[in-house]
Amino acid sequence: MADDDQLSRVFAALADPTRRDIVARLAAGDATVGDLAAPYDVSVQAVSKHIRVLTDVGLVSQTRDAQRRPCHLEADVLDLMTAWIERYRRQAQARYERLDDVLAEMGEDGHDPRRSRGAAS
Amino acid sequence: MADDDQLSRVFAALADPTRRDIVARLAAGDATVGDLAAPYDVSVQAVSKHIRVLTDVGLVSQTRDAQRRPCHLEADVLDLMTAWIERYRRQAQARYERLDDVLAEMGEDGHDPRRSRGAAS
DNA sequence: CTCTTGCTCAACCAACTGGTTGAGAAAGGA
DNA sequence: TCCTTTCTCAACCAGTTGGTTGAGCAAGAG
Repeated sequence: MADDDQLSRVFAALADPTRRDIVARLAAGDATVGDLAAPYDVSVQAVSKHIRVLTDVGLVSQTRDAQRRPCHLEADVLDLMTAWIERYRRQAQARYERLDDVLAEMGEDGHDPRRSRGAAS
Repeated sequence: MADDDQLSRVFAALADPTRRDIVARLAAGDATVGDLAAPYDVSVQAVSKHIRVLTDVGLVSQTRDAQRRPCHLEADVLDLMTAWIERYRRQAQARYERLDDVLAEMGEDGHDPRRSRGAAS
């Protein structure tokens, strides 16, 4: 379950508003650490740490340009989250849409569907 | 914006593998705290705390059934995350595809050189 | 070479998190 | 009525996190 750990770390990385903002700005184009740090009211070191977290989870990659470290968004990792979220959202929605059928069946014998059964797909 | 804080808390809530698993299981159907706690190797109180976090961010709602507290997945909140993620993933991908266009056009004929690097603000 | 710029590393600190145990509330069953 | 089940609250503890400052490395500029 290395994937599980990866997912946890990506969710945790994006739980911070500063890091989410960094990702949002990198979606518009690559930027150096200094560029990214400029708008925030914290030290450059703090932003550097944020970028470190983002690179650790694979959301951002860094190259070299003289003293500068341009940051680049690796958008593929975002698909990992979307895949997880959409899977269960769809599953829940499908169950919701089947509610009419369930209610109809409950009408005949009062079957109680409390205990969760095996996963669908 | 208040939405920002909500988003941070939902991401943080799903950064925990146990809570993600709870959400996954609730997608298959409602369950009580005891049902949800059963498979895990932690105390019921710990699971109760996890559920508290999920309800605080609006991912889960709880009703009453005698002593039991059936939990229900509120899948709408998941859309909030998907919206955020997809927005920037698409933006990054669009930029990426535009870069391919530029490179392709540069290879065929020297057309309008669009910016491949958008400086952030 | 020295100076400046751009960034990271290291140590430290306050706040938060996920776990524990113990106590207790709420509601049905004996 | 008292007992049992189900769940939450409170206090506490260890580990993590986001911030700070200070030092230091890498590379172009003078």
